[in-house]
Amino acid sequence: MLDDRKLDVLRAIVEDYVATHEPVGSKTLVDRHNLGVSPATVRNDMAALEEEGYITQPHTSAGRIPTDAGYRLFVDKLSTVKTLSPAEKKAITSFLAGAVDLDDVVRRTVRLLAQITRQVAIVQYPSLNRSSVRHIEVVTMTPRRLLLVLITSTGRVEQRIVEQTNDVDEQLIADLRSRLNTALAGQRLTEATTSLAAVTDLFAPADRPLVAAIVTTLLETFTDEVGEQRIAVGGAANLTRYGDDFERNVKPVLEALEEHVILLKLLGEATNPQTLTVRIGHENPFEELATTSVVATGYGSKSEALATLGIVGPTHMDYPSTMGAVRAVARYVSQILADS
Amino acid sequence: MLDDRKLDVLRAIVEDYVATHEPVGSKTLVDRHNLGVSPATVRNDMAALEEEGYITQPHTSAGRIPTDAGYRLFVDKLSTVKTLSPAEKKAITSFLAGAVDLDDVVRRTVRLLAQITRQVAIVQYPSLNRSSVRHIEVVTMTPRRLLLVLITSTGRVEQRIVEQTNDVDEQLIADLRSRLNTALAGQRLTEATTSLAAVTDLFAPADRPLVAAIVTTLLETFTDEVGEQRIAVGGAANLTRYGDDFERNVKPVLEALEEHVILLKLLGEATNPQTLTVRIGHENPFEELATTSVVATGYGSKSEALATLGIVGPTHMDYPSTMGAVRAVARYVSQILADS
DNA sequence: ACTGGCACTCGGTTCAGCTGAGTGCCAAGG
DNA sequence: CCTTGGCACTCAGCTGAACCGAGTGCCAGT
Repeated sequence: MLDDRKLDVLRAIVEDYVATHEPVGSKTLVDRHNLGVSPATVRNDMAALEEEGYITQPHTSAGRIPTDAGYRLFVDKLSTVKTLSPAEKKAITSFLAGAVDLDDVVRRTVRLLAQITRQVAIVQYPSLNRSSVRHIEVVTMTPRRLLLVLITSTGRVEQRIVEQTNDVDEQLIADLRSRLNTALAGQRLTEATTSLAAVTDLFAPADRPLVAAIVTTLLETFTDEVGEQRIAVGGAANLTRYGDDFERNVKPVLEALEEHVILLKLLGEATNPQTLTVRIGHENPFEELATTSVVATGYGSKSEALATLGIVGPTHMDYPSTMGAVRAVARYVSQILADS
Repeated sequence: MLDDRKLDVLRAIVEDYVATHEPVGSKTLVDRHNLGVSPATVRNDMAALEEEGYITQPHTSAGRIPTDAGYRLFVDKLSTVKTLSPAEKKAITSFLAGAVDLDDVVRRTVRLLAQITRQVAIVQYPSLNRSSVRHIEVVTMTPRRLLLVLITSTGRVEQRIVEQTNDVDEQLIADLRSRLNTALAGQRLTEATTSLAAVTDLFAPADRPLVAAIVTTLLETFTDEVGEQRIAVGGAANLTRYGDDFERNVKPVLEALEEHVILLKLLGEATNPQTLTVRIGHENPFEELATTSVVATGYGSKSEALATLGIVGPTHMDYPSTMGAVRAVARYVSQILADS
């Protein structure tokens, strides 16, 4: 049904439309890309492509624009992910290498991604449930107030306050600290919950209330956070660089950016950094975001993703470049995280 | 020059314009507010007000809109900060009370402020330079990698990695940990830098390289962060609820929200929670933000502000309500922080 | 199978004319 | 002296007609 030339035409339409954001007609198409055929022929091909649902006319006397299905075909079959220039790669690594802690890595990544793709960037913090306990610290702030600090293998640091009604014994705390670390260090947070339960039993009954309070708080920290995923967003100003219909649809996007739960759904399941997920227009689960696409991928180790990062932009974005940038950033972040 | 009635007229104009976002004319004004005089009289007053620069006409045959000076006068003399309803107050405290750590307090505050004011909310993290050292923890992650954790009196936790070329001695670390805490606990970060320098001398020359590395990193943490202030932003979607000229000027605002340095300048110096800073239109230091106003105030203890929070919105915002909300949120956050 | 030609469609633009909200000014009245 | 009703004037925005031109579909010819 669709011979090679028709696909060439589709590719040309997508590329043109992405560049100009204006419906493209048969004449301009042959002018701009050298297709070696006449406008009339292109028109016939266009009619066929429209028949198949890959392109559409906004109104009778206008050119064609790609449909979501058109973009889909383009992404799947008609384009190759663009690789970054060595200069860009170098810029990425050196920018990321300057990060001073995990928070900083994430902040820099968001910024970087937004800048390179000129879209809205979203980076999920490395999830706790895939990471393991590196260290647990119990600090007495005042005689009745303790601070728990949990440091994970990904460098994430969680803190919790525990209040007590009686003064706590410093020796007991030291004891607890060492036992907690012995019992939990190196364990996955998901597994650690079971080991944690056993710790209470090691202590004298008189000390158990305090120990139990701490254990409970730790338990909450381990599990609670799994649901309440943290996310960083950046580059919202990029939504305004289209003199476009899209610009009028900025509201739902901005609203989505405020709702981290929605963003998590948009990003979807983390995949390994080799695999790029692209959701085009209404392929994403939200009605209001029918004119936006998402390009996402996992990051973390080569084999297993810790979390997801990606960008959100108009359906008429430059997929090859954007996909290249997302993939590259994901790889370099993975690398940085592996090193530290 | 400006008798009471003229001021009443100005007040009416501001209130009307804020409500409708349309230039207000003499007739509609007497209809809507019962001023007890005829449109003709109001016209004379308007002419006077325009003469004085408080209002202006977008074009000859249109009504008047307030100038920045008009809003200024309104805020300073013609309005009283609106207090929140008991229900709202209760909602604020209960929402903030659910916070689990400092990060969470800040996140919740931003969200809250954005929701109540329906504007873009900005909250600066409690600044390090006004807070003091509560605890310093040195953790060995691997034999050659140390993690420094600094806990401040405001509950903020900073982490830094220190790499060593040789394996470090666990005993030395313990020693260092206790000395650091003895020397620094309770001190302001700004003062702590001097005490910190003295710590190195307590150690044997052989140990000094390691100690110096840690001290240097701590020093950086103390001072570096003073410049690189952290900020949380929320409610950007509220920028889109004006069917307005303002909506077309969203770009510079979104851009400003990305640049934390700019936001810090916008918020300005922290004041105590009693004092509200209002910057109207071009009163703020950025040319591109001439159609936006900022309402900000400090928060922290009663007497001394730790940091600033506030909102950014169109010059034609509802100042009395907004100011009330900002002040209330600042007070309750201060309270929560004081308790924890 | 491709191409040139041709009639047709229709969104966007331009222009004139109209409308009406709003103004400034003036003269009359309290 | 302040207020008010009246009146002429201004001008942004709307409306409708005319026009333009990019783009289409179809058909006959090569």
